[in-house]
Amino acid sequence: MSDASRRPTPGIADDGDEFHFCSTCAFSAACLESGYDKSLLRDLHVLVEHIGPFHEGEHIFREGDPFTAIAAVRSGTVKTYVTDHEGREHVQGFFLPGEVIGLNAISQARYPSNAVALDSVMLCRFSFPNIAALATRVPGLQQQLFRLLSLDIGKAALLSGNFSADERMAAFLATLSRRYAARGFSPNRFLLTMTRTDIANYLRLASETVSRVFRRFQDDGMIHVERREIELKDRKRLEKLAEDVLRNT
Amino acid sequence: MSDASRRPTPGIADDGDEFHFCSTCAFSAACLESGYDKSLLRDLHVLVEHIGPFHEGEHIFREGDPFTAIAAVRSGTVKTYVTDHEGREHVQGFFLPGEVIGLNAISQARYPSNAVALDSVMLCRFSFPNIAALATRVPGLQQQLFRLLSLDIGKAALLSGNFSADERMAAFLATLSRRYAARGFSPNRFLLTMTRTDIANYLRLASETVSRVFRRFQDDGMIHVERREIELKDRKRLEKLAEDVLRNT
DNA sequence: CTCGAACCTTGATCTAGATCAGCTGGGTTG
DNA sequence: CAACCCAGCTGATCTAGATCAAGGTTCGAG
Repeated sequence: MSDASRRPTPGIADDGDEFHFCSTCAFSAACLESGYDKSLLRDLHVLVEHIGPFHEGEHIFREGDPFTAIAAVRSGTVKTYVTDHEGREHVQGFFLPGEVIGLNAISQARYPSNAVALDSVMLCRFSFPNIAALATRVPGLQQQLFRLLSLDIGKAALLSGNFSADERMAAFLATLSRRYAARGFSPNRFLLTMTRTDIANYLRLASETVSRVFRRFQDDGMIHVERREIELKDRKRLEKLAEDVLRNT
Repeated sequence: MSDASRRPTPGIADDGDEFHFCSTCAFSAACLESGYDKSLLRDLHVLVEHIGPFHEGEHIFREGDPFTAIAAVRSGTVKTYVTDHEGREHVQGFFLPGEVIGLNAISQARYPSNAVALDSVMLCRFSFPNIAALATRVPGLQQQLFRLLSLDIGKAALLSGNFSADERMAAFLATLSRRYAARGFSPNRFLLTMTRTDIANYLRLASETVSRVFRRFQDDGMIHVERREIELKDRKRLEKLAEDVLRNT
């Protein structure tokens, strides 16, 4: 958190022995474990740029913007989406702390979707050309990038399956739970930072259906929802419902 | 095609000046344009292994198999799919010549799905550890791998949108057309190498719906289908129908 | 050649989930 | 404080596409 308040000057590296590197960033581990030397660290430091806060509703990038950087979420939630020419919004993903946005922009050199902050968002920004160049020297980093990219293919494939509203809602809650847990938050109680409509547009449902499934899950004693607060009261059963959707996660 | 019949001995490199490298492989361009020297070529040659033919219905890998290699399709069509525990088959993709399978296996070190040949299939197999290692020395190759991975994220996202049966069918035909065209085949006439049921499981439809949409598209004069042969008679209109689905392709 | 099996088509009916409509309650504005 | 707004909830109705049922066609095996 001390890191978060520190807005570094991009391009200027620390020279001291003690090196401040963003602890939430998905890359730090890969880099640090590579037996780093001084020069490597300087490269890294030039590479990373802490940006934000973005406030609720503020856009981080927009569809068509030239792609220059990927970013790891440090805090808050980011939603990515596109709007088709009939005005329907298609939500592609929600990104929690520790997760990386912008990976799908590499192939086109443009961001293929919009990214908007759902609450107050802090980011770690990585110039992509630079991190790619660095990756040629740090195999662990290259490996990590491949892993992240591959992971996102799998994530996208989840949604594409042919599942019922119940299965998809259960899977949505179960992954949120897992992802929060992985970051040290409670897996049983968390805040839904997105609206029902966002969830609906993500899961290809109507927002009314999201409401109804929430209600039904609650009447069944699986969850307790109140406004944006949710408690998972029977994670076992949720995971069971979701297992076909999440088979490879 | 002369390449196809040539089953190279893996691990043994040519020494002659003239170097046989698979022309359909997605990596050849990246490697060749990198101002290759002798030693690089030897590495490449060790790396690549031409395998096949796989016959219709033969599996190339199965869900859970340890991941060792990615593969570029040289000829034929590969279908990837998973089966959930209610027996429903979820088709994740069809891979035409020039396209690469196995990229989504990197993150788990296991193939997350099954891959089966839909007709007679020849492959170019690349040991992943080796190609990744080579990529640290050949930036163009690393770039190409990133691009391919990123592309697949986008592809997977297509399916996940909330679109009508017509839109998805049109998008399916339009991408097939584009992909065949990119490989020098006719964009207007090609063979559907997959069954109606495969298409249905890919597009989250019932096979009956696939039949009916084909029929309707044909009655509208947009296509002509007969068994597995299809002719696109009004690609403009198809693309128009598909544009929301394909916005970023 | 017949037989059988897989694939495909077409029609009739059903249903999960969308759409439409109205209401509620908390939060913000003036 | 009232007035309003927007997210969310719930009930009533509608519909795209699934499911069920019944042929038809192609093709390989015997």
